[in-house]
Amino acid sequence: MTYDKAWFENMENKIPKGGVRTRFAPSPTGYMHVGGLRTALYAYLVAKKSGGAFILRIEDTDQSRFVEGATEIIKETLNGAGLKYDEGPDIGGPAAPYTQSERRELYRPYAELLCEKGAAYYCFCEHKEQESGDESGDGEGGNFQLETDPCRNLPFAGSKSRIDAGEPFVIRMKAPRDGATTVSDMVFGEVTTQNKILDDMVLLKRDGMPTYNFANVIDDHLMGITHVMRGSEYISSAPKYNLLYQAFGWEIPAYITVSLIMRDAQNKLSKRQGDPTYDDLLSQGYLPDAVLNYVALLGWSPGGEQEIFSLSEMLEVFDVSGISKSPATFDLEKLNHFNSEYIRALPPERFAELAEPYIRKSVKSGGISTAAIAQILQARCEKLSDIPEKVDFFDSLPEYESGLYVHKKSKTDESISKEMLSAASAALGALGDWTSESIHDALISLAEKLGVKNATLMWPVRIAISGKAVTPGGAVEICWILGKNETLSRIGAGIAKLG
RNA sequence: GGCCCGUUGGUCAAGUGGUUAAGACGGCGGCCUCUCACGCCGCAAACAGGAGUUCGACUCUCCUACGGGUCACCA
Repeated sequence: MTYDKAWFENMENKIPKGGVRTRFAPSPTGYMHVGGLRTALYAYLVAKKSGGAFILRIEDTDQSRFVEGATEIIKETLNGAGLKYDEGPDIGGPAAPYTQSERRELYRPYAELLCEKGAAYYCFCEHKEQESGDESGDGEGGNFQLETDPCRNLPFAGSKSRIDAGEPFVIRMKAPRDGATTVSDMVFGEVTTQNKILDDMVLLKRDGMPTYNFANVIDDHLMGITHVMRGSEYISSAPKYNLLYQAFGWEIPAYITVSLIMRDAQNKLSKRQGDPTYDDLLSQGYLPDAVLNYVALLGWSPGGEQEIFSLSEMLEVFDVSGISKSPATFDLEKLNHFNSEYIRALPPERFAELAEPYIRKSVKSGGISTAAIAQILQARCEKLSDIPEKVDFFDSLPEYESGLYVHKKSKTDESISKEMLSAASAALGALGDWTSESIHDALISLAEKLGVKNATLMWPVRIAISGKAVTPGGAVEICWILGKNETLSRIGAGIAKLG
């Protein structure tokens, strides 16, 4: 491949210009980290806040990591979370293609351009496959030694002929040995690094594919990205990116580096350690909006006291200055809280829709209205997945101990309960209309007539019809949902048990 | 280990030299009440440590400790 000035000029001319452009650039691993979702959200907010463009780019330069269907998961996540991208693999755009493997032929010319400029070089050193084998410490994957590397100062022309002869090579950046590089980051401020500690990172791999770091710089530039957000694991690479931009003579984008999300003080959130991914959370019955809202607040604070934000409200208040440098620990308890807030805020019909499949996991009987059950559930669950266990008594009365009828606060014991059940059975049996109002009125007036507090009557009835000490909803609602026949039959069984 | 970054209650966090150091989750107690939940009221709980600078430090500087990140032909 030869250096062609016109080709580069053409590439430059195609770069989209004007306005803020941000990108979410995940690698297709087959799942979405909550940290990734947060990065995507921030990138979206930064772009949309100023009417700019939000771009999805797939970073699949590691062919060995290809996961079937992984890009679909990413697209679905973004769409499901409401983070609509303006340009991306499936919808195209001015900087297409948006999948790095489809851009592979773009990277080599740029790497070679750097070689010609003397900012990079061909390296023919043997390399050892890097595999997990030895973990910590000084294993070293490869025999590259910057200080003694024979390729670093190879004359350009000589290298060329070796390549033409078919010798395998990589292209490495030639990091300066003196001076310092200062990176300016909107979150971390100015960070200066001594160039001598920088290594000659590989730009183009032996297979001709670019490394993540190189592809990132090329694509961010070619796609006209103005604000680059990424996790703090990349901050130590930032000086190398700057050096690359400088070598090309390109403008350096604004960096917005966000800190990590931790599982606890010493470990970051990781799927491998069993921490839930975004997809896991959804399948556990968390609502996308709730997760998004919670995650937004991990490492970012709007400043005020409001915590519940819709996406459009976030757009109003979001500001990079509220992003924190220190890592945040992911707290499921707090997510639970957000989720229950969101569940309670749902229109009842919508909640019924979402709850239905979970209710059906334990309530198979067709005669029972899942909408009615949903009604008593809405204020009582943190996540959808805790529904089945709460409503398992509707289908059939569970086995229970008569000891459940003893409840001090309600002033009942087994013998009082038996009396109450008999009275309730008669009163309910006489009822014509079976509505929650009629049931309610019947039982309340019965308690009054008997001269007992409501609880003394309600407790045994609820126990008899549910067989559980704790139920969603009270005696009245459960009677109503169960229907007259089933209610009377369960109360009868209760009386028999106490007999 | 080198380099970089961080450190306010258990957790998320506000705070930007002078505050009774917010608020939320969780915890605890209470109210409401036909159980539970919701809702409401209240309580406990924090500036990592040490030197400076200053009339005055959570806020500025330095050191220490602890934690994290990074040092791949992975991203």
